[in-house]
Amino acid sequence: MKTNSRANRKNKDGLTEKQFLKAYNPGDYKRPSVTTDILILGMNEDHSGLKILLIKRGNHPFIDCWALPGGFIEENETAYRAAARELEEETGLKGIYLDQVYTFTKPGRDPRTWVISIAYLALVPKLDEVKGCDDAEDAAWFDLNFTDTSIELSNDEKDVLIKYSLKKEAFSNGAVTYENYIPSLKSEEALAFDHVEILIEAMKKLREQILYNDQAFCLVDSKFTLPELQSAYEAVLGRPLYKKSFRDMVSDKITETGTERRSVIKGGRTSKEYVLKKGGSGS
Amino acid sequence: MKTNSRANRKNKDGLTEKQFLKAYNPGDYKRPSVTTDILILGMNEDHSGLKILLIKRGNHPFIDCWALPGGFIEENETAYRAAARELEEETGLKGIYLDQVYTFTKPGRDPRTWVISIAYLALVPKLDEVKGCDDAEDAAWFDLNFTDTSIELSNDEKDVLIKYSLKKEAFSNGAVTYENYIPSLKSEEALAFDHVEILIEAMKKLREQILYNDQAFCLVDSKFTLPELQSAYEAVLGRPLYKKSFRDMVSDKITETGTERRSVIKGGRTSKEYVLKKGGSGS
DNA sequence: ATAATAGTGTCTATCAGACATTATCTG
DNA sequence: CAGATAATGTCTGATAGACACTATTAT
Repeated sequence: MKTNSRANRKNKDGLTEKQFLKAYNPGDYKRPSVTTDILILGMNEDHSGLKILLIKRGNHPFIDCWALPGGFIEENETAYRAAARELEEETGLKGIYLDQVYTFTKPGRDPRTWVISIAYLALVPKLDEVKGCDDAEDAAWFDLNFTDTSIELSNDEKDVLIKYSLKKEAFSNGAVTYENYIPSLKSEEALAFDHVEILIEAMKKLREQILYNDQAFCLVDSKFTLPELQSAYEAVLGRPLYKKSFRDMVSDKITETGTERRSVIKGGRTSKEYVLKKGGSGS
Repeated sequence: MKTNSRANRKNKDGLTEKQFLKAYNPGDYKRPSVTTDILILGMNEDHSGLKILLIKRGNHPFIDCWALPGGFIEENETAYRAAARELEEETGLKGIYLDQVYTFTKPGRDPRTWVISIAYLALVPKLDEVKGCDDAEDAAWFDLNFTDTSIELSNDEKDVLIKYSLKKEAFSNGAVTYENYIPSLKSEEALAFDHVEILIEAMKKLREQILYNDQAFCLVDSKFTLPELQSAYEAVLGRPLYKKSFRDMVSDKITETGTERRSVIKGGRTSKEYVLKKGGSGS
């Protein structure tokens, strides 16, 4: 129906759209709280693996448990904005890769009340110091080890180890069957709420996408060496890549800066430095 | 922290978790309504393209506009359940492919009140008659034409044409740049709310996944011929596939039933019939 | 027979996997 | 020099794109 003719169109109660909206009563539908939870990932200091930012909860429920940072969505912002705001509060960083992963709605996932959570994934190029936030007692980067059979989150300084074993389970959706990871806790400490499941979904999605969507570039500095970039791919995928194939794959996405520098502390040849080619990463 | 020791752990107000939860007050945070919107796609009668199920709105806002079916999520169900329930109400079908696509949160996307929507994609193997639902004045299958430059939704019987032109726009997220489709309305009639954007996101995601996740099998009957399956791939991708390459690609996922039958009405050789190989579609 | 559709054969370009070799740096 | 790391060369096998050809059916 034409947009302009809709202005005078009356519904079965004889109301125009304007009148309807003025009289609209949100009604008694129960509404959930909606939060964002953010996976903030970065490479560790020596480019050997991933780190994830966790906060320690200072109140019930899951008091003293480590959890993904997150917060409520406010009425006049998008979920993306809410996630970006939380990300900046936690790390001070703006303009970072931030992407919606999945929305978690299982009843009872928060013992307080009905809460659904929109999960986001953020990728940061370096690990800055983190300051504990309002509701958090503490905040820290954890080493993340995600394999086909287990997830380990550890922080040696704080002597914390959180470990889940993973079992693959076939799962059928119409004619299609997927493999899902089913976690079971293997350590004294655990992640709060359903945050393991969020972590699993986010890692699965990132692994599926990284070879095509170039998110690895978000895990290194804007000027990077190929050994650095390769370890970003390898850390996400959890498997080694052949150097030559890797370099062939990225060769048309990068430009040399002209300078050379050291990728590692120990000996060996220096690496050429590159930047991402302008407009070269679009799929 | 150990799970059992947490039972006695008191927060800064001196409350255990049990006491805290009992006294918990959801507070004055404003909460959004949460709905699911579902893209229900199927192949048209002669396997030449996709159809999408739309309902005609019987009340404000967007009265008389065509819209995606959907409904509110209730407190003790997952969003998936809510979507499956709506799908069954609308089509009578159960056990259909149904997958979460994206969650839409833009303020003002519903003029009534704060509403966020979790979008789902459903793929049905055949088009049954649809019965208009409670809040809907009408329901019908529309031909869907989604190209790089436009979206057309049409129903000849009802003489409805909804058309948007698409412009590709680069969009930068951290170090990564994507291409997004920006729709602009080109017809008298329009889709309700932000449902064009939902349609665009769902089609983008389906196109990215179909070659790896085998969703095309959900668009054909459990017994299918290769011409039928190929047209399902082609309808989704919006481009022709080479017959031989296509057949090589799917050859290890299917088993012959032994029978042969006609894929089309008009002349030509009969096609062999296949079924999806058991456990053969897992990625 | 002819047109239309189903199904197969084969060549090429590309690319990931795999491994070897050369180049450069530190000590 | 040795040991370590960076960078490149080359072979193989799998696969998508491209096109040609054979097989079967309706009219």
